Amino acid sequence: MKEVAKAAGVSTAVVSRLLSGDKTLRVSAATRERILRIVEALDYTPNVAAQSLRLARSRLIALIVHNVSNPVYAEIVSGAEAAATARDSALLLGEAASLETGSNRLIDLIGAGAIDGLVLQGAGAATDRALAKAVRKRVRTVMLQVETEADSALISLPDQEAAAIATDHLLALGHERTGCLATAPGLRFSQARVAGWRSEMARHGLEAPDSRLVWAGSDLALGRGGVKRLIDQAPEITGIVACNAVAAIGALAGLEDLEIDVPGEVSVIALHDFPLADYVTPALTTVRMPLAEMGAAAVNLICGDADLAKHHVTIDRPAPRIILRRSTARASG
Amino acid sequence: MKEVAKAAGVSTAVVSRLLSGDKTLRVSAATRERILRIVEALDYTPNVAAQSLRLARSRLIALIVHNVSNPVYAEIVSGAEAAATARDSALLLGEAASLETGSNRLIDLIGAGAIDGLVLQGAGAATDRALAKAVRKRVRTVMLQVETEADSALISLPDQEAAAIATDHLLALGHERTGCLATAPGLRFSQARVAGWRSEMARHGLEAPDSRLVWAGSDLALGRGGVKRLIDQAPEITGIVACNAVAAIGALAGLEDLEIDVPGEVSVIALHDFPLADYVTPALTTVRMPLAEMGAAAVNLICGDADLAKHHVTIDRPAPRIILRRSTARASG
DNA sequence: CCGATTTGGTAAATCGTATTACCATTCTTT
DNA sequence: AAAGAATGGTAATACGATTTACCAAATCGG
Repeated sequence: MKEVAKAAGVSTAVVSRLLSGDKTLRVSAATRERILRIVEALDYTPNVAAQSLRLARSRLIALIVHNVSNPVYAEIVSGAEAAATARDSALLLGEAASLETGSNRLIDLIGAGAIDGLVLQGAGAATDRALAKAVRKRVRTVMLQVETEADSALISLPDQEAAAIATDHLLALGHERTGCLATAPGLRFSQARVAGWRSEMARHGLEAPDSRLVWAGSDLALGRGGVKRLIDQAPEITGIVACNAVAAIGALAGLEDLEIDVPGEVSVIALHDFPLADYVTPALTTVRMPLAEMGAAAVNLICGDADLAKHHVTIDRPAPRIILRRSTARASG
Repeated sequence: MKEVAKAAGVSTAVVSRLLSGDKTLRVSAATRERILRIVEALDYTPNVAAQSLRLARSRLIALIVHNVSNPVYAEIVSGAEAAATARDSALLLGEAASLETGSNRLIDLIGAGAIDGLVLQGAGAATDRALAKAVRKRVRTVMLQVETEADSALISLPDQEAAAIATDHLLALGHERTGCLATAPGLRFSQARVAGWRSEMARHGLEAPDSRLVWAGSDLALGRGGVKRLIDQAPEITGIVACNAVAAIGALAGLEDLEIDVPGEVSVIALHDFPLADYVTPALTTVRMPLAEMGAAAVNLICGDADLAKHHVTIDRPAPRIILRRSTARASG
């Protein structure tokens, strides 16, 4: 910047104020043009580190997800990235597995307060570490789907509603004995989905006993194993609400292992949707939830100036809706 | 840091040199302990922006991928993230779609030389923009799979070898008339895979005419459409080498649309592997390539001090290997 | 006891930008 | 023509580290 100022015969203050669009700066059209031409000619770009130092702001947002290879989380990442870009910020990505132990740069950046905001998906050691650091430096933090004691915001999805919609779909097809393949126990969203299933069953005067509920998780293997336990516990069921679509695909495989036909003998409907759900066999009927929008909302919340403490929003636009495919069918009985 | 220095009764120079592990610093054990205790007590963390400014180094690496939701690219991201973390750097993630137009922070960071390195996957407007900025500021750049005129490194996969392995597998099963469902034309890796198919056919004295080749792409829809063109052009084929596993899954759907049984009438083997490939029907036989390792290698190359200009490496460990599933079977004829 | 060496530090100059608080002129106005 | 306002800027400081060059006091060898 010094060089630009010298070449233009002005002080660096003018250059800085001009480039940062200072409204109070009065400058003749001639010098303005001259400076801009020289900036162009010298190919000057402001030093980002100096700016961050001076402004105490980095326009960097960190997102820690459990696992990018899970299409559900990938969609969150995608939404967050798009929003960050739209907000003129860049996105730092971390995966839980690599951040759990040892010293590493991303956790350090959080601990140094060097980022403008932090978005945490999922619960675990990595998330806890990040959160602890963030709290100390008062980094604006948004939790996705799982709450915490810290003064961070919480963004959730209409979990209960979506589970109810899924359950209702099975009921409408005539399945009266439904089971629930839940995600990991103890998490808010997990409970909410189970509650959606239970309450919708209750609303129709049907029972939803614990024997028809299995806690599994959000990946293929857990879904595959979980569905076997579910069938074992409750062989009478003809419909399954799977609380996570990736697990549901595992469940389809598990049912095939058991030689149970889907949707002939058992219908399966899952929460969340992603492109490949249309390409498994049978194509998975799902209830789509606004995952990308959730990622985007988190970033927007950070970039906005709302007080994040105990701030809780639910992303209900677009509303959860059924993507009808082949894994659900009318009950045969 | 000033506060720490004052509290310890020393100058900031000692604190800085102590914390950064300066070997030439001579301090008494007493002051060393005292300073460290005070750092702890005051919960001091060095200001990252100031360090970056002074050291002209940010320990930030940017990775731009076409699309995180594609499991093939997700695995690259995952590998890169792990390597960055291991190298004590953080990973900035960008998706092509959001970076193509308009001003945005990530491209600006590159243009300001504010990152230590840049990894580009795929070709397109976003990649071109990033590359142009990187060249001007001499940012260490690594291209994945597609080369460029710039002085950046290129990392590739054993594409030709993998395609040959896939082809060989079909030949071993007795398929003499094979087709190739290629990815986008004009890209190095795309050509290499086709070359692998062609040369392996030739090596067995079989023909591989252009009619049995279709250029598609790397997503579900392009695979689905592409396979239909392929069958249309060459209805005689009984085996398909799909150059991308995501496209291959689209192709399975396309074949089902055509009511062609896999593997009964046509066998399909694809390049690249990911968990869901085991869960489609029929489960997709693939040739696994070291995608995560490629992402990691890119980061390691950046963090190392090799001269990147015209540096070309192929990731051949672990070697491509067949993951045998159900989409390939012995030829019936 | 004197000069040399070691010990244990320090002072000060960057790094590149943003911003506050001030001017000199020149132009109006009466 | 003198006072007041507008024009077009400038000087200086702070942001928070790193690093080079230097130095006083203590120790040591002879």
